[in-house]
Amino acid sequence: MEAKSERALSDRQERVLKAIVEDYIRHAAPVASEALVREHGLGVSSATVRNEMAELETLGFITQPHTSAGRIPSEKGYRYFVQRLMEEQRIPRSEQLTIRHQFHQVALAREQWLQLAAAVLSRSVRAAAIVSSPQTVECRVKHFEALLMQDGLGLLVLVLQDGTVKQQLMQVPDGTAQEDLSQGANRLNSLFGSKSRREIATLDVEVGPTEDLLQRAVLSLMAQIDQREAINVYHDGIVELLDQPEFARTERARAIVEVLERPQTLRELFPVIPTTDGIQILIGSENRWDWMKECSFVLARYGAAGDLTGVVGVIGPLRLSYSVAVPAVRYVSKIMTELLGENGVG
Amino acid sequence: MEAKSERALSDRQERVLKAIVEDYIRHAAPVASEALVREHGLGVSSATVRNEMAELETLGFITQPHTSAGRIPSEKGYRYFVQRLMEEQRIPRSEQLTIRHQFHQVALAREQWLQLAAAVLSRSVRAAAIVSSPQTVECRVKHFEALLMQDGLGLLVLVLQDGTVKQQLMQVPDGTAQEDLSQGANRLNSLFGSKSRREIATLDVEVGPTEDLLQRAVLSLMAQIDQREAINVYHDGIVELLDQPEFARTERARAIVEVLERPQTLRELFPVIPTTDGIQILIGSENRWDWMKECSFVLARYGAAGDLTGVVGVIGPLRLSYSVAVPAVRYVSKIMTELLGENGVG
DNA sequence: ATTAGCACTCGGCGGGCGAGAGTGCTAACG
DNA sequence: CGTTAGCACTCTCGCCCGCCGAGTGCTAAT
Repeated sequence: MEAKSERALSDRQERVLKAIVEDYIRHAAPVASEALVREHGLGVSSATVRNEMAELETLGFITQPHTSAGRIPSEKGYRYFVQRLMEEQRIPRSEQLTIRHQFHQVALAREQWLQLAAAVLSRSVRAAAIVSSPQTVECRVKHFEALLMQDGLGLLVLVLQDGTVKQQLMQVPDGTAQEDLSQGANRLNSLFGSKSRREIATLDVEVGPTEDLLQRAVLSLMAQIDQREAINVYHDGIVELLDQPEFARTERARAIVEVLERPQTLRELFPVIPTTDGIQILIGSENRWDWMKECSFVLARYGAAGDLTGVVGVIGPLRLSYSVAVPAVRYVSKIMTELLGENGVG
Repeated sequence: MEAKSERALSDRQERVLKAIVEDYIRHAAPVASEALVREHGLGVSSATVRNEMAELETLGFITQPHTSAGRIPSEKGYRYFVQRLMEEQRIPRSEQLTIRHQFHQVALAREQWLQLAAAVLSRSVRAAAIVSSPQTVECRVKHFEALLMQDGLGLLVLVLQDGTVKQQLMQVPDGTAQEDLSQGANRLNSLFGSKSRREIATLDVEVGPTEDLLQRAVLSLMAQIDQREAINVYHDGIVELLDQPEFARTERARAIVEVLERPQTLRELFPVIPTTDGIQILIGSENRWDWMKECSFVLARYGAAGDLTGVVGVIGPLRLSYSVAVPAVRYVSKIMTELLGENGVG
């Protein structure tokens, strides 16, 4: 059996599998051999198809919900389908233009087009969509200065490695001199250089009260910066999910909606998405999360690799329309990358 | 019958009605007379309660789903309950503090606390929550200037009635003089004063090319300002709805989710909410929208009345827990008003 | 290797039935 | 006259059962 599953499928087996997957994605009902020859013009009899189906079942590509029902694709079947059989469905030129137009209309307000991306995707794929706000790499210190403005009041100027400059007022003990601050800053600068907030927080400085003060001020400012860039996750299209028969009882929908609305879990997912170009497809139990055993993801990164990137994609049942989802996600992520480049980092 | 319904309910009738509503809100099942005396200590027999129930039914405060089932509150019953019988449930001091703390943690990023408001509300009320971003009144011109920066390039400076100043570069025909611009601006200023964008757009100026140019520039800048302030609507807690038995079949959930995800409909609702302080409770068909026949809203405005305000509230089934929802919405809107005041308009 | 034919399996559906819950009514009671 | 015990009546819900039909797997023929 193991040996068999290594062998590639025959041409006809592939045609049958493809027909089953497409039919099931379309109609959400187990696919019968008769229906298959009738509607997919396979040019052979239903008996032959039945034989192939039996073979495909022992190979693990399809299953029957019960004896004497049609077949439905297994996860393995879906995977084979997306890797080898699927024909991506081109997005009509006119629709491409409408989408692009919508984006440019709200190009100035980032929050708006993140939400728009989710809306557009969920509508065209008819599944839920998620979009994370673009995230820089955690900010890192290059250098900082501490200036005395007046007695008891200092100014912290922080230069980050990417060149941005941030500043913040801070209280200092009365009587602190500019020299004290400069000396403290000098000592700390060599320690803090190119470190992230968490790394600095774990440093144990213990040189003196001024250094302590400066360290806390730097950390607080960095925290604000990291915070400002906190990942937001937008979602849309729950209503599309509710239309799917697999969610006719709400218990099924609950799990997936819970994930959409509590972004924490999604945030854990995002680092997994490769930074390289390309679409990531996760089917069912293909990963360690239990709650997505019965869901599929089609995800992509957008933005400049290694710099400012986010994740965009769709979530749906296993029976997701991959051939629509893949080009849609690719197209939307492309637009978002462009937009981010145009009026992005600065 | 009409006459009867005018008469106030007897003391005991009120107690019975209150018990029915509370019980039904808690258990989502028709309430029987026995259960009522058993669990609400009414001090009379079930037979007496049955008589009162019959009376309450002819008065239209409760109904039975079918003969030989318990009673459930009608819309009228809910309305009477919230107006006269409900005891608002105080939010525990500790919870108040946690909530306030959460808000102050993200006080700087408006988008974050709008989302947070929805999250907090939906969790504590166990229903869906909506929050609209604060919206200024449509911006209105006070005065504008047009300056010539260099040949072919002008600068438009626009002062709005609320005192904010906006500026934008604009192209002007080569050879245009400062004097041309000043004269045009002079003429238009008297026309545009205290007008909104739409009003200015419908003005037919027709004095000359310079005026035409200026009008278009002003409109374009105002459009950007109005646009930037476009209402966003955040929502959360769909998952709480899915937990309610009334949404066990997704068809019921669909309608309400659709509304939450397509903010257009909600935007139409918001102007209805009174600008004055106070909570607005909408129960079922109490309004012109069909899609919310079986939903209740508990809404409030936040922000400075007449200036920068938004709407916050919860949506749930008729069986919404009003006694929790009202104080929760009030408290959250209060916090948001404070936050908006602190680091708001500027 | 393909296909027609056929027996077999199993889920879904509708009908009938019994149990239980809850009411409305009536008659008795203070 | 308001309250209550008792009781008959109604209606839903869950259950069982048997039928129907869809779809398969197998066998034998081509």
